[in-house]
Amino acid sequence: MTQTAHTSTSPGKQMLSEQVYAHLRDAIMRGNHAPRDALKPQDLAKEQGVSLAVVREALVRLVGEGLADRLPNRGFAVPACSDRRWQEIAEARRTIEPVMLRMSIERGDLDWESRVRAAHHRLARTPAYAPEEGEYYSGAWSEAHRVFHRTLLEGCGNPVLLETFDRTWTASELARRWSAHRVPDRDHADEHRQLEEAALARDADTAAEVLTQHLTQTAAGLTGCTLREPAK
Amino acid sequence: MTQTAHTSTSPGKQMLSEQVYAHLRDAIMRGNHAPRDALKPQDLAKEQGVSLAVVREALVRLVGEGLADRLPNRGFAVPACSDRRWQEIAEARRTIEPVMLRMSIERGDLDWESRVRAAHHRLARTPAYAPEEGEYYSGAWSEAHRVFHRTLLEGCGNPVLLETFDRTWTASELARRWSAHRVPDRDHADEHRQLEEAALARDADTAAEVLTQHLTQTAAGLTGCTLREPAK
DNA sequence: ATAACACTAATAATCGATTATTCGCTGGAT
DNA sequence: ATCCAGCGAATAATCGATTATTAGTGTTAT
Repeated sequence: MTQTAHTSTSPGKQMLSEQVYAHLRDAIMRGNHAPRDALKPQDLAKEQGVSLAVVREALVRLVGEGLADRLPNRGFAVPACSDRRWQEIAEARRTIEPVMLRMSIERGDLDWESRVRAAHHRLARTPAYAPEEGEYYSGAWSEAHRVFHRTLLEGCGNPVLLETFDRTWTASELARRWSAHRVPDRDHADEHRQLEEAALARDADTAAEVLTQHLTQTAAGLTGCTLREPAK
Repeated sequence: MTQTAHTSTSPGKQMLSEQVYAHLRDAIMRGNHAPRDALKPQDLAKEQGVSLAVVREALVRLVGEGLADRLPNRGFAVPACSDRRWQEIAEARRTIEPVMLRMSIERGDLDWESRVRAAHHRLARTPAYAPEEGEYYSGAWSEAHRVFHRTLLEGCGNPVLLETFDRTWTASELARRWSAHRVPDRDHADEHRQLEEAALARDADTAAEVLTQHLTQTAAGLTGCTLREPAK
């Protein structure tokens, strides 16, 4: 009854597992499930009207991306929050992204410059908080934020490095989602403006320094969210 | 009949899908299947005496690691060889690994030093080619090579960065597997000796420089293996 | 009273079969 | 002779049901 989605709302026809995967990923990233919560295939399958196999495939993919944990013979779960791991992710970003940014500034062409301008414009004009959308950053802002940072690095022209960025960004965002406080006195907008400015001025030293500071401050904002690590 | 592997040869009891995954991964890394070859679930399932589901799970995991391609509604295949992608992988390694090596040299403790010595000793004493094992590098040497490079970087103490290393190393090894020629005049042993020496002397500049050269030469050795990209 | 054991309920892992899609082939029309 | 339509086999994707493992609960022996 559900396998023929091509007749209903969905315009294109992708695989069932792809839809379920996207839905689950979004749910986890939006924080709909609490960390360490069990992801029961049966519930999810019934919930979305599909078979166990497709849910299972989606979960396996999520595990591969670090968006779910697998406990052998005990099923799947939302990844646990570990302060240490978040700091490691932040350090990895501080290690890699400034180097990528230097490559980007050295190699980026006119098209890159234009896309950086466009991405920054969108980010600057998007409100960070949406009143109706809960207490965290709005979905639109999060996406604009990601696109801005990614665009800055895209000038390097290396898809492998950009895949690495995507992975660490995702992990980083998952951490941010469960961050307790949001450091209200932080001026993201100015940091981003400085980044754009230095990048377009081809000032690699300044840009790398600003990015490092940006990432360091983000990591600092995450410390203290020692929620749910109750020994077990 | 096959689900109770705990009674037969296998000592521990892991999931079926884990064994199948490991077997398939090894087969691909060993080059048992040609690039662009179809990986048919039915054949693999019958071949290993398991159901389609477990093969499917293994293949999905492989795709997540870049060790298999997925063609929607057309199944799975061994990843195609693209010269450009290999150069991108090599550049990514040149971008990230020297920075990691610097961190490692700065932070590595006595245990790290000891493990570096051990890994280099094993690598230096392992023959690169095994007559009976085909025309390529021997399995034992490949593993010792990987362990040496990884151990060098493990001093950084950051698991996230090391995961990144693992991914790019795997991709790089897959490329090496299909490399046409093996640059016979290359002296790996000396490069590795220099690396060990500089690292243990805590000479970060020299070590990073040697590593960059090492990776550059490896990449150069891969150019020209433009096999099998027959338009399509 | 506590600790070890047995039993039961829940669910993870696996399987065999069904449905849907694609590829190759035959045959006819231009 | 070449190109397009329709048929048929192969196989990818999905499903429903079966088997095996785990966690929880209650019981009994010390």
